[in-house]
Amino acid sequence: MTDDVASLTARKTPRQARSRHTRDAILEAAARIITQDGLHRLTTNRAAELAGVSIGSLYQYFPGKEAILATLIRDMRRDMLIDIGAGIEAGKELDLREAVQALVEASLRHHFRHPKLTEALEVAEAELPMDAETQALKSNMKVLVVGMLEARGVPNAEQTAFDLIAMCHGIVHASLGAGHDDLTALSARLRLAVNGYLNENASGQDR
Amino acid sequence: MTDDVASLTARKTPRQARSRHTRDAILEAAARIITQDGLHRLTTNRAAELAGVSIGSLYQYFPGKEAILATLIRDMRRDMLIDIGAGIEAGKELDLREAVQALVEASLRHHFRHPKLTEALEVAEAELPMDAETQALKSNMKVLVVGMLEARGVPNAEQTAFDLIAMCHGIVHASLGAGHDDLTALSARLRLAVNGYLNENASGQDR
DNA sequence: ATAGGATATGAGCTGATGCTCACATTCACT
DNA sequence: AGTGAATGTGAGCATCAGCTCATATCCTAT
Repeated sequence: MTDDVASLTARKTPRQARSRHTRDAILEAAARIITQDGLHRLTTNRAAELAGVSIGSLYQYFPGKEAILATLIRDMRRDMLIDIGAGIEAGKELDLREAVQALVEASLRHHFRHPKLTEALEVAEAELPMDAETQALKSNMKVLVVGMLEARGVPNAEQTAFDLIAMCHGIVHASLGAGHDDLTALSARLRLAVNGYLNENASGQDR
Repeated sequence: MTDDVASLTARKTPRQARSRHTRDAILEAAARIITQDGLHRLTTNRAAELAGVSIGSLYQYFPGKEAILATLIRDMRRDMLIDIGAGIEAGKELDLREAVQALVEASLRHHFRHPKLTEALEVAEAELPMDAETQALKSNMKVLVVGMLEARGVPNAEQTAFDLIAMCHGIVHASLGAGHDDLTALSARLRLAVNGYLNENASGQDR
């Protein structure tokens, strides 16, 4: 198997404007296919066709289908890191609960920009080897969140961050799957879950 | 597209012992492929080969690949309903928190019997139309859980059940993905999350 | 023992998918 | 205008997945 990261990185870097346009068109087409028809409907031929580009051009910029996915994932993680950073920045003067809520809302907004695409890419990510940049991006996010918790004296910050993220993710995922897309209601329920966990966590610490 | 439930139900019901064995061998082979190599590596040819059965036999019992998946999903949901029932039964004399914990542990045990397979089937389920029995099984589970909460005076039982399940699911999923497989530790963290949510939920009700 | 249904076989068809390559076009630069 | 590099093209190959069907074998019941 070609479980190699080399097969996930771009083949050629665009030097002219038109080639950048070609590359972008391919990525956009791929994203659209995933959003509208699902991950398993993404094929190189379809992506090239929808992008209005020949299949040969696609293979100039991507060594294969997985590389396209890896690029989309990387782009998503980049956006996400920005959103997370903004969320932490927004809550930097606030106390624990409000700061966490600001963070939750920031990531909610991120997720809701392209719900289907984001979910699909997360599934894909689990089955693909991760390139260095994506790994770094995720690591940075973790550092940001853990740091935010630690700065507010949360015990067991690593574990707490992990669980809070996983919990929220679970609720958001299930809600989207069930067709609930009321962002405000969702946000309120996440607050419930998050505050509850933080309270329990703190009271466990006291004893 | 053949988004029809008919294409998910068995083609022929075994009447002799050897045919039942054939059918079971196919299902076991499919489960093994999914567990070891992942969902996308499941093909009808491979399943037949691993089952030690000809491809023609496979198509005597299943109209297609999706039908195999649907059967595995149905079987899993059947087991799950049994486990959920047992969990509720185990906690029937206990108060809210202990009863919920008993339920959580029952489903944890279920999940941990075949972690990879269970996760993969849940992914598959999201992309397949659901046959009547699977739908009924899931509905029954919901009734059980909601009933258990209502019997203990939990407000907003539907929503609460939904969120608790989604939260736990999220944490379990993330933990498995990260390679954590310490059932005891996981159980403790789920208790934290669940109790926290229940506390918040109750205090919100008071006001 | 035998007839007829149940079960099993696997060569091979159909179409889709990933991908290559020889060739054509466009661009940047002189 | 001319040249080489960058970019674009798409016919078509190899592979593989899903699936059928003509044929063979086995089982049950009389």
